[in-house]
Amino acid sequence: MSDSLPAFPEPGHDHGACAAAALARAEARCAERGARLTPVRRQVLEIVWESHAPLGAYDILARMNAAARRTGGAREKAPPAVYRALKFLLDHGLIHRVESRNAYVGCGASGGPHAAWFFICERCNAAAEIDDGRIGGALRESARRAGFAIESSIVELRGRCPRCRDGRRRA
Amino acid sequence: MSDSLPAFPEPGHDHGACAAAALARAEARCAERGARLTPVRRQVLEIVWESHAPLGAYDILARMNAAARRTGGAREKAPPAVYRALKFLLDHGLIHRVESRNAYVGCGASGGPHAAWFFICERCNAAAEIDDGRIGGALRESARRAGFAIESSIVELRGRCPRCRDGRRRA
DNA sequence: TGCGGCGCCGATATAGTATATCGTTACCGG
DNA sequence: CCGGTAACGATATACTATATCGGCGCCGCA
Repeated sequence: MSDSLPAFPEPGHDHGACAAAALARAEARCAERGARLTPVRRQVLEIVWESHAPLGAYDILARMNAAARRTGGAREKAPPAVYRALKFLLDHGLIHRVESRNAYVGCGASGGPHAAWFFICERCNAAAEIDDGRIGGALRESARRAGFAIESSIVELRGRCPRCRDGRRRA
Repeated sequence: MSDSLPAFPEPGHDHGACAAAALARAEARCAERGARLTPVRRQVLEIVWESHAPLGAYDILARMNAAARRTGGAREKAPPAVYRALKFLLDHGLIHRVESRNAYVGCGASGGPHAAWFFICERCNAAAEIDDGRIGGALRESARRAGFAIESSIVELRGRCPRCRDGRRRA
């Protein structure tokens, strides 16, 4: 699972390829599961993958509708269309919800649904999944000692990503 | 700091005393800091401490207004009054915000503002602060390896507290 | 071929969370 | 008494999320 979770994108990051790979993973997973990646769902996923920064539901909606206006053909969408698509993508582990921002970001892993732990940069807004077994170990051990049965876990660490630390304060 | 973070309340928990102690800590801390625990702020803090379950801003507002109607005298409050009081209490480390619920809960610690890590029971809704240095260590180590500079951290573990695990499913 | 069921979608309305803004009041130090 | 600051009241609005209803198309099956 650590193949596709390289913390923050490197300087030479080819985001087009990154997003295309994510779409391909999504298609494969939907095929496996007999789930339908309909045009609306696919478009929401593409918009989420336009960057590594979590996007709010209404930002996604605005981009869908901007695209619809540009192409002329399609009618504008209403909020429930976006929320339905987000629920589908969440249920199938294709995106994660960032609780501290009420926002959504693409899932970089190729496995099934999994815990969503993030570093979130306060300057460039990028979110990177954390792939570190020790955190899970520490959480489980802490829960064991407290007698608590974990069903799901949220870990969101905010601060500065490697590139934004270097670029001095408030570049 | 572990004196007042006993995970979940014990069966014999005297919540009146628990809440009274929290109010006393709040008064002491405000006195130290030259901050004013005005009637609105104090009332919001009391409502938050009515239980160990995080409460939404509009729940707090409804309870304030219900109390105002009962006593007849006071006029009803508007949302900003509650949000201002919550901001004051957050700034002084007297409450925490539970991001995954858009809700607020009393801070059980006597020290200053600190990281807010929680166990949250899905059945009884109680939230308990986690006091475990190893989690902090694991988070710091993970950030160090990723080159990420943590400014604040959110950890929210959802599941079943010790009492709700025993009581069988859906008691 | 016709009928049902189901999943997906469009559309309207509404609920829930949070903040902007502005005017007023209370209090304290000078 | 004056002037500044902090707290507060009130209205409006932005942002996030869900409820509900109805229609449409696809697929399996009699």
